[in-house]
Amino acid sequence: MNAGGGRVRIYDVARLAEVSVATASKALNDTGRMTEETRNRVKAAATELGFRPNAMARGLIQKRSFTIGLLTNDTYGRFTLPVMAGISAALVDRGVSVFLCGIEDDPALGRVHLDAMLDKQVDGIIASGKRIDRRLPVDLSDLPVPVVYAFTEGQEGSVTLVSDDFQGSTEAVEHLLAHDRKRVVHVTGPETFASVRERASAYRAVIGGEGRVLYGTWSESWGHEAVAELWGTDGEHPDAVFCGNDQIARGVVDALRERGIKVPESVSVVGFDNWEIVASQTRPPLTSVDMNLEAIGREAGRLVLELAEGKPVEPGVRKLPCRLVIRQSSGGDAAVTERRGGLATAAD
Amino acid sequence: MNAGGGRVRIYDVARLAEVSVATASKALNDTGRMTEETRNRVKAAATELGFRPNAMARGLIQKRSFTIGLLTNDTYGRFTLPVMAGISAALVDRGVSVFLCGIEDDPALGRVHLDAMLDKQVDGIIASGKRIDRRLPVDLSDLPVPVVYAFTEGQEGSVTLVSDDFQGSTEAVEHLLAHDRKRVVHVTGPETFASVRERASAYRAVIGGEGRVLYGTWSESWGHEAVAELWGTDGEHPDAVFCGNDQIARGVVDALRERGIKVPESVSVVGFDNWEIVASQTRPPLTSVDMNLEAIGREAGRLVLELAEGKPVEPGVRKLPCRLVIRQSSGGDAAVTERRGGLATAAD
DNA sequence: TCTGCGTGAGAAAACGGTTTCCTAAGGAGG
DNA sequence: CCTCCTTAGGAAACCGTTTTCTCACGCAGA
Repeated sequence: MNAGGGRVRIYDVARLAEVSVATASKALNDTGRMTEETRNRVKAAATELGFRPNAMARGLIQKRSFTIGLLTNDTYGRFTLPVMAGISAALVDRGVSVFLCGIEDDPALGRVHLDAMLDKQVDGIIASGKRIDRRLPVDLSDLPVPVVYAFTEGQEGSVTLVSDDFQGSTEAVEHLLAHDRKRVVHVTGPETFASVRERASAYRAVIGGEGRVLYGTWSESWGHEAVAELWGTDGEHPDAVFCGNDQIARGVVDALRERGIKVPESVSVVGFDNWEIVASQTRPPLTSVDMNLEAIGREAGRLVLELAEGKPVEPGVRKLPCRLVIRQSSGGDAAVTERRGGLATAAD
Repeated sequence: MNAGGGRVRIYDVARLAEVSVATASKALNDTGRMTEETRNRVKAAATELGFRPNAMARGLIQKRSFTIGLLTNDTYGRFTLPVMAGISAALVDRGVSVFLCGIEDDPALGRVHLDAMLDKQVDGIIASGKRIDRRLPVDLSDLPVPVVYAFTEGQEGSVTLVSDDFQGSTEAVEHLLAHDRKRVVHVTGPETFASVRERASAYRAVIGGEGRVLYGTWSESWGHEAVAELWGTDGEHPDAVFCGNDQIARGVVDALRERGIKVPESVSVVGFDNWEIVASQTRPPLTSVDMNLEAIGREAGRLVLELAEGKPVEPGVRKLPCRLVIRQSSGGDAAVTERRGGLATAAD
């Protein structure tokens, strides 16, 4: 199949099929005019030789590299990786590969990476980050290639994809209410985060003004503290906690267990992010809101390619729905009976 | 600086500097012969126009793309991301960008990604994975470009980079002994993993045959179970636990706390992987062995580039040293060694 | 028979650089 | 004054495709 020696060029294919290079090119790309017979003969020759066109030569003239860049400041990759997976999945069968560039929060580094990618004639750029209401430390306006923002804030009039945290939070709280929880509180991150405000406002909207929101940090220890604050006083205690992320939720669950309060029997807990590694290792495993980051990635990939191909794309913010993943911490319908003493989690 | 309109070509630079394209090229690449004055004039013109050479055109003739591919089956990215960061760091100032390709364990997907990259004339490929003793599901022998294996097993006679788990484990156990621990046990993952066997053998070597090794899964719950097993009987209990990874360590620490056993006062615990998110959120924060994955990545990047440039590289397995990160769970001199990590920002 | 037209296929010009010659000018030596 | 050599700089080939343009041919209509 594959010719052993030097790379096979279209010239070799043409010679084997006894046509000109021009005809060979047209045959392989299903363009131009020729007999079906000729076309097939060329294609057969190409397969026989294992011909694969040199993307640089092709790109040089077509002004396309079949390459896009993903720029992110989420070094840890917690959000970027699922996005990346989605992008990749959406583009790989179109022959597009993805450059991943982790620029901490360093404008100079960002510039270097950006320039390197532009030199390579990327067809488009997707900007992503670890926080929806922050910009990357590098100016992406006025680029000669299209830009799509995924899970991070873009310029005015840009194409931006984010998760619908309001809808996700609504589903989470409604899920709690549907399980007869009457006193749901919300323990979340710093109010400076837009997502915190949005999640809290959804919570309030569903609860109907009666709620209680505790702002803190995104850490497990804040979950512990919040429990201490909520259960430290006499009187009526919450019967459900909707948490701003899974780490807080884990802290809450652990703190409750330490107080001898059963989850989910006495208190239901729901997290946010559906960060597998936290959600599934918590005891009991966390019900959590999944932001469908992979779907955001897929959509971003699709859109940036449309733009690259000159198709019109309506600018603006697109919100993609979240999905509530029900595990045991909410007392949901998923395997309610706590018979699995030490749940066997998938090994690495 | 940057000309607004169409891309600046070397032709434009040549015209502005009043030289030929050939001279311009030579001036900018510091090759060829010409007056210093001419060279500087060309360079000035290039800067003035904001000229950046088209990497495809250049690559076409030089047969280099200044691009390398990272192929991995570690979808979650726990190991791949640090490696990626290292590669990127080592290569970015040489103008090289990195394609990241996550191929689950799907040979077909691997092939597709690999072909896409080869079409793009990558200068080299780095293979990585989530497990050191497993191969990627795609054949990388006989490729027209050099391959370096980082944190995954390569063909016979390949260039491979791994962490020195033996040394890392040795340091960990010695650290425990140095803190007057007399009864150190080792709770680790499945014996089928090469890294498990290596870590265990280092443990045994340091302890001197007296040890006890408990194999299980890589999960927190296994940490709990192991504690139940170790402390379930009467008699002498361990005063230190060296764990095969941070998740197990976290399980152990949590289980000990639930039994009212103080860490690190009564029992010291050391983990492995130094997975920030687990190690630093554990109470108390985990002392853990860091595999220096970023260094592995840097070295892999450096080596694959050397190979791409035709320089000779000795094949074989290179082991890079691990580094013990001391936090509080081992009763070490905490705070001192703790490097300022991205922990605080690991939030949303 | 002559004109016109559709059709298959090839020649050659791109694309934007790099690299290999080649040339013209100037200086040194005889 | 003539030859030879050195040197700065340019013309053109080249990388491997795609794309445009041209051409020859055969057939239909007049």
